Amino acid sequence: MAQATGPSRSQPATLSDVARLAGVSIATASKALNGRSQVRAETRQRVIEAAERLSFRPNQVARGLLAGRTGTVGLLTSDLEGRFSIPILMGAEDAFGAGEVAVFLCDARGDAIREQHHVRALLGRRVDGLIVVGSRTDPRPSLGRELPVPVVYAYAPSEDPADLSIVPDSVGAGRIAVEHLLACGRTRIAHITGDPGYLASQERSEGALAALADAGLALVGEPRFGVWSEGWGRAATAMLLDQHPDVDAVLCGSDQIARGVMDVLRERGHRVPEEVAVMGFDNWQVLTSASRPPLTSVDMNLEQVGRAAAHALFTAIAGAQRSGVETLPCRVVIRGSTAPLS
Amino acid sequence: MAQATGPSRSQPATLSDVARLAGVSIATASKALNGRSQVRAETRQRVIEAAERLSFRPNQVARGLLAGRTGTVGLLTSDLEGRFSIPILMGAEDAFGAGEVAVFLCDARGDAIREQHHVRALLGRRVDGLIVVGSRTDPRPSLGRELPVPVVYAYAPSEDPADLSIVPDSVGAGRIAVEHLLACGRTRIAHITGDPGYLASQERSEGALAALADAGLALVGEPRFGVWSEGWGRAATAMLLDQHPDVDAVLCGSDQIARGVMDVLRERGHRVPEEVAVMGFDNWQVLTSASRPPLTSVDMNLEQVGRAAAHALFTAIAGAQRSGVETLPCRVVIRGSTAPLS
DNA sequence: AGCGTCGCAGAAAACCTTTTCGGTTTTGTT
DNA sequence: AACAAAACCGAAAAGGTTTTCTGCGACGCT
Repeated sequence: MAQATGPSRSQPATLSDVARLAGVSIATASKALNGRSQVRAETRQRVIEAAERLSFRPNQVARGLLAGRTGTVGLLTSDLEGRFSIPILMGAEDAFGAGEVAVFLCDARGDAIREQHHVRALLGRRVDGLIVVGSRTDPRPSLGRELPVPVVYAYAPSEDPADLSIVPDSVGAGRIAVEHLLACGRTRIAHITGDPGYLASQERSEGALAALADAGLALVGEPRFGVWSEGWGRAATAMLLDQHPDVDAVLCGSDQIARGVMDVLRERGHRVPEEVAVMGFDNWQVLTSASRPPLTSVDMNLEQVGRAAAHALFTAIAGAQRSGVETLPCRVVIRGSTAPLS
Repeated sequence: MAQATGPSRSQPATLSDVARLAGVSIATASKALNGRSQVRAETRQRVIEAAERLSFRPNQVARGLLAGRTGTVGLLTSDLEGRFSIPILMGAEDAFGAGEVAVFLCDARGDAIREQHHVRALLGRRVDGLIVVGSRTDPRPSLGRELPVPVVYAYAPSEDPADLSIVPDSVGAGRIAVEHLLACGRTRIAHITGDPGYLASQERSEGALAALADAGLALVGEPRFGVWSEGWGRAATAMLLDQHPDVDAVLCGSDQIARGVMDVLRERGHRVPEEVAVMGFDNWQVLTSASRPPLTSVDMNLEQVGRAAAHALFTAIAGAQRSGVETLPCRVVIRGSTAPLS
């Protein structure tokens, strides 16, 4: 199984190899390949063919050293495991990939020491900028103002207003969720949500209550905070039905909670969506599409957040640094668990 | 909100800055900081203090250019969205992070063209090696033997046996699953699994059948292939109970299927685990811990796969290239859905 | 005193590319 | 044919670091 001899691993061709083969100087070869104008068409052709023959790829390391910009950025996540980082990361990778920028991935695993270590390593590699991705929307400590490269915070905003942060609009998310339920003709809406220590749950509730107030309505009972789990969804629903059997919609703080809610509703014989509409947050595919019926949910557009952060970093690298917290809208994805009251 | 003036963005200190401040030559400064021996202790101290004062970080780009090794690797995933890539990626990132190696993340999104493009870009950046992470365990085309750097395939093995691939032991996974059920005293075991077009489902079944045969038993009915969804789990369970109401265990091809199975079992009044034990595969936390009771599942140790791939790449870069497909064992994580038959 | 040795510091080359600038050839014009 | 202008090519520097090699002073030994 183990064999000592790998493939030949010949060194990649360099520009001077190309120049030698084409019979020109290094300078001319460079100009020919980069489309600079001071090269005769016929010479350029010869160089291009030589480069082709040697399958020459310019050494980006040397180029970076010379230019002072490496065309790389650091993506610093605090928690890869959590499912929120991934779409953001995908969006950022997508936005950069198109622009010929390469992304260093670092996972600090929620540890400030490790984060600091990664920042130093990335700066040593002369990244052109950093994106810091948090695992929740609560503000987090800034990396500091003295960094030699621009930084954009995504999902978790920086505590320092001088930094630029891109976050989903959690208040707006709560608002559009309720507006959708109202549009379905629901008026007796309950709210079961997660850990009150999360800013996300607070803001979503706030938006939901505001939208209800705008419509001259109030929640059925108080918002029920708990934990982000199906178990809590089940327990809270049992209590809710005991106290308010006439509820016609439940707005849940997450898709997990919503699944628990729907399970208990079904077990107790309440039909969804005919009698009770159910909505979740996060639009987590594996949960929304597997539930019965499929779950209407609010999508935070996290890929969009990632793309926007990448774009903002791009312009910051170009010199136009913004600051403050910028929010991006969320969207309702309608599935079978909500429908107009017939 | 937008402000044109960013922070000062002073250029990072260079080695010659340090040398000047310490009153020595660049060469001496380099030697002092790198612990080479040809420097007087007192001089070394002076250089170190100067570096400290300027918060000097050696430019890894320049270092990489000179050394011919950049201390970077490319991590090429075919599908970041899929949940299998992430743990592998975490394991690899973890293994490399400790070794001062930085990871370029590229997501090809299942597109061969994009993959090729990323490979070229990574080679242009002179990565020292590549890890290719697939989204399923079916063999995939090799990147080719002519690459200038070593490559390790993780999860999805390369079709070329000259390449090195690290994959979970799916056959063994099926085997240990059945062995666990047998240890629980179950003898009438059914098998509901996913898409037969996936090698994973075939191999898990194969292992399961082999373990049963070793015990002188056979499956209850044939393996039931379908799709990787809760819906299929529910449908298949309904059929299964109609045909074989005396089943005492169901081995499911994934946690999603298992959840569907358990839902129908509960709805039909079969108690889990007292009457019927249920097992899944993948050990997907959000599903296993939310189900009632919590689901016993086979974990593929994907972080381990990632770490092993990183380690193998490391040794390959050092010159000891292995080849072939190496499998890593899976493990049973026991939760409430399986228990000894009383 | 002369010689070899040792310890320490510095000059310079190397890594690969881009760009500037000077030099040479060609073209066009009279 | 002579000259100006344009077109083309190459030498060299720059970017930051490591390493090798040379040089220099001090020290020990005969």
